[in-house]
Amino acid sequence: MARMATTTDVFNAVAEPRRREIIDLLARKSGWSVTELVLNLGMPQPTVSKHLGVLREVGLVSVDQKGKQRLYSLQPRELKPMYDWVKYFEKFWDEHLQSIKVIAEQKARELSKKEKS
Amino acid sequence: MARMATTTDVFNAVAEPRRREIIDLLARKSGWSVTELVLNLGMPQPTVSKHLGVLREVGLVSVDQKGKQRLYSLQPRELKPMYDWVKYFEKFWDEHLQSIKVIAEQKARELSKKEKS
DNA sequence: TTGACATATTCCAATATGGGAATATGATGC
DNA sequence: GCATCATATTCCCATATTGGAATATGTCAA
Repeated sequence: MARMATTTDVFNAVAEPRRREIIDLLARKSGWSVTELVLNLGMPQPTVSKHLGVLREVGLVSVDQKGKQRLYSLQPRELKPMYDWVKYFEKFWDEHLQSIKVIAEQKARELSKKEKS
Repeated sequence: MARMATTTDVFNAVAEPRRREIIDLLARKSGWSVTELVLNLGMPQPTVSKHLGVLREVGLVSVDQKGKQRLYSLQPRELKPMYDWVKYFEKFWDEHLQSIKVIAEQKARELSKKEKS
């Protein structure tokens, strides 16, 4: 088997930097037409449409037809699983959380000492 | 051109679920031997070694030689860019941050009204 | 219907992947 | 040096990708 499809999950979809660029734009307002995205991104229209297709498949964007245009909006909640996964590691670089973690571990040690005695 | 290499950046390296499994394990303590990882993950040794190779290339893990063994440890700080990117979207699903955002926007509107008058 | 605009899809080539099996490299102790 | 344990690499295959160019589909208005 080969590499996992980009449409498998949000992690794979978002690994492509151009798709993150699109997401960043979409976060600023709702209802972007493809043309508007093309102008702001400086990518060819088919490229944008293809990336939007991937984002659509994983549910990261929704579409609204308005006349000839198709208005795209971000569905940010789909990013939550990724956020939740990576957030766990925050404590490893955040000094504040680090000290909280150290204190908690120390308390746990003290507690286990008490239990043993 | 084809898809971006898995070793291009953390986003690509981490898109593979087995590599996230490895990272999750490594987060629990420092200095895992490959054999230890193999036993805990239930994957063949070459598979684990190959995934570790990718993680090494992007700097997500470090290695320490100890006798015949190679002890792997997580370098969690490398996950920070991913965390920083996705954290931006937290406000879209976090009700608390959402209300803060709404209030801030309202204040901004009020301010701009005052300036106009 | 026809024309014009907006967007999506298809076809192509080059490339990288991940798993499995086999094998190579490395380090140790005797 | 040699046997052994620990880990890394190579080879092969099936598959999915991306960009570019061309083209198809869709929607409106006259």
